Amino acid sequence: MNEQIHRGLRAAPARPTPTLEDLATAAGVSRSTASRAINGGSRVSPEAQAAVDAAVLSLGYTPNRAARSLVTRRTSSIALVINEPDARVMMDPFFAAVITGVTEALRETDMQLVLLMSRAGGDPSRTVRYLRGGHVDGAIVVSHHKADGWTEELAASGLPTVFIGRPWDADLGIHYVDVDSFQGARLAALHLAATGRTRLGTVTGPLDMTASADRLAGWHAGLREAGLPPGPVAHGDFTPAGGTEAAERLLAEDSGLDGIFAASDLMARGAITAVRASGRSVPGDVAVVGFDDHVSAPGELPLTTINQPMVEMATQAGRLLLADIENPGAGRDPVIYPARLVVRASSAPKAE
Amino acid sequence: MNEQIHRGLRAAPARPTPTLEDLATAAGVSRSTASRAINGGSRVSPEAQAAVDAAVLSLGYTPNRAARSLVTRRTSSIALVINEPDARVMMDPFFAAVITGVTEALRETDMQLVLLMSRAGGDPSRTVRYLRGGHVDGAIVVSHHKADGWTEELAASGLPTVFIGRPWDADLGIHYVDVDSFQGARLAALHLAATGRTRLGTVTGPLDMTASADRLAGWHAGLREAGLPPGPVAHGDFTPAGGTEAAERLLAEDSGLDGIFAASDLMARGAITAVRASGRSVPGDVAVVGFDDHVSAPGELPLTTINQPMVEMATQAGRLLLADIENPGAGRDPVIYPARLVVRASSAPKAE
DNA sequence: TCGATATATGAGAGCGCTCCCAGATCGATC
DNA sequence: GATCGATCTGGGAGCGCTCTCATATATCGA
Repeated sequence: MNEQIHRGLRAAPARPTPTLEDLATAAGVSRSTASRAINGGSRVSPEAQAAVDAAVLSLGYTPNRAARSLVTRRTSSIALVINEPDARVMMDPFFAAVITGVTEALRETDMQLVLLMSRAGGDPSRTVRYLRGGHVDGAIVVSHHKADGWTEELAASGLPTVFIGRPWDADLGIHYVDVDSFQGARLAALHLAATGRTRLGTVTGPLDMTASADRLAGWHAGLREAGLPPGPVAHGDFTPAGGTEAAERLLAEDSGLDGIFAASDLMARGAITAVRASGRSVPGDVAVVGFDDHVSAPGELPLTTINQPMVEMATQAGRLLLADIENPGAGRDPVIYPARLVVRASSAPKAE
Repeated sequence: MNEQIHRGLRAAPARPTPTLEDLATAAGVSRSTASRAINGGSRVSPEAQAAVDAAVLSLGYTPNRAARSLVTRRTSSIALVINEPDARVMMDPFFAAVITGVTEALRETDMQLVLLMSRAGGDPSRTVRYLRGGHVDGAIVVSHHKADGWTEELAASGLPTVFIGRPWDADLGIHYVDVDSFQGARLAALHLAATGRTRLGTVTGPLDMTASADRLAGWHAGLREAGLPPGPVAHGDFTPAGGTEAAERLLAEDSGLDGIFAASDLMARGAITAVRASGRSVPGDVAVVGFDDHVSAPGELPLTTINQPMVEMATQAGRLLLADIENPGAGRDPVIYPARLVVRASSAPKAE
């Protein structure tokens, strides 16, 4: 029955796709010459090239990717691995930026982007199997968690891979692109201190991600540098709601808190909500600093934040990956983008 | 040089991928039997099946997709075509919902999602060529514009395709999933009228999209039904900023406006900004109704809106596509989801 | 004019897989 | 006990392409 369907499909294609053989015949050359002409035509006479080019146009020829892939062992596609069990995180502008940036890097290429989302409840090893199975030429991994575990496996498989955000086990020689989270958080602490805030707390991201860990470390380093105590720490999950809850905990821990650094803009927004809900004002009573520098919606309180060039980072990751695919094994240093403090209204000096 | 690289790659794979032949040998059966066992094992003895299963595990065998695809003419991947020149629209939660929903539909399948973004400045026919080139088994098209033009071409190519949002030329028999935009907009108009608003304007989406056109038509129908004049119309682009600008134009046109229907939540948020910036209050002076029913950030004014089950629609589109791939040519009716009015604070009755 | 080199071409093998077909094995039936 | 069907198996062809290799032709110096 199933076979019937298959055969039916095969027997009656709307318009049989021309093969290289057809192309060659139409151009009056051999399959070999046609192939060469298609692939950047080295060792092809101008006449043959022209004939093939014309035939391509008139036949509407497209090379069969599967056949090509079978022999070249290249698939002309890369995977974007998004390892988040919770579908909600797709809402994070971060992913939009990543997709935009990677797409940009692939622009002049014939590479295609395969979206590989770890599905909640799905087989976790499925992703690795797919990646190791030779279905893609490389992978870009975002949102990597400590417990993912397959970092080593991936590194061992030899599949060209670039992480966006430093992976745990970065010492495995894995390529990655990152923002200087430590410095960014440090700058946030110094900035809050410089504006006269003294009782500071932070909302972290999930600590199983290096970005969160680095930001917490940088935050503490900055506080130390400013001569301030570590202050309360609450863990969020990079969502606005998580930011709100965490900020509530912060305020409960120290009711005299006058500054909050959230490890993402989304959480900072949530923190502002919590602060206001508690009857305090931003920045009057509590200054808030975020991390990311998303464009804020009009009407929202302009947010002091740490800028990270997300789209550019993603583009860079794409380029690194392409380079690594082209020339595998070349040691490539991580690309770390500087974090830049952007001062806006949410951290205006205390109005005293 | 390049060949050198290829050969190098081929000569020294980290761990040579086992082929079906290897599998068969390890299992002590023929290639044919191994193949049958892999593919759902009809006409395979339990012993052979078990032997193959064991060999798969011990060898870590994964079928070579290219080879399989070459003969079956199936690629086990579908394209998600996002046809937006402007990268910013990726920020729209709509796309997050689409990706989430489609991923959900593909869950138990071995289908992969290929992201096909039309790139600003890129060759517009590239998308069609790719789709027609047999690189995917089907396509889901979102964000379809009137000028895209390739709807007919796609329909003619016979590639299983499902649109999310009714396409222009829906009479070509193209499958699609949509929300009842007309009814939704009509409900918005009736609701605003019922709460005592009489001077109503609307912010539309780009009118080269059916969703925008339908919502405008439904809006006007609702107004007529309520015995109200058509009122001012301003065109937005589904972004908050566009909503703000459009609302400003609306207020300029009728300074006594007391209700605005925006064709998306994002634009409704922008409209609220504009209303407030003009010194008016929401909903005190002007009621605002959106369309989409996105989750709103905490702290934002709860928005009266038209609910559309986006994730479910995307999942449905995925299922429809899978069905169409499995059993091509079967006429399938469009699936239209009802639009549901969700009343919240932004359209509370006029405080007079 | 003749070899030597460079350049262009086509024949053929084979990538890993599915599927057709023919043969083998086994009970059940006459 | 021979015949039949049902079930299972392996051989072999071939999907469309790239790439090696041998051959054909053009280019040059001697």
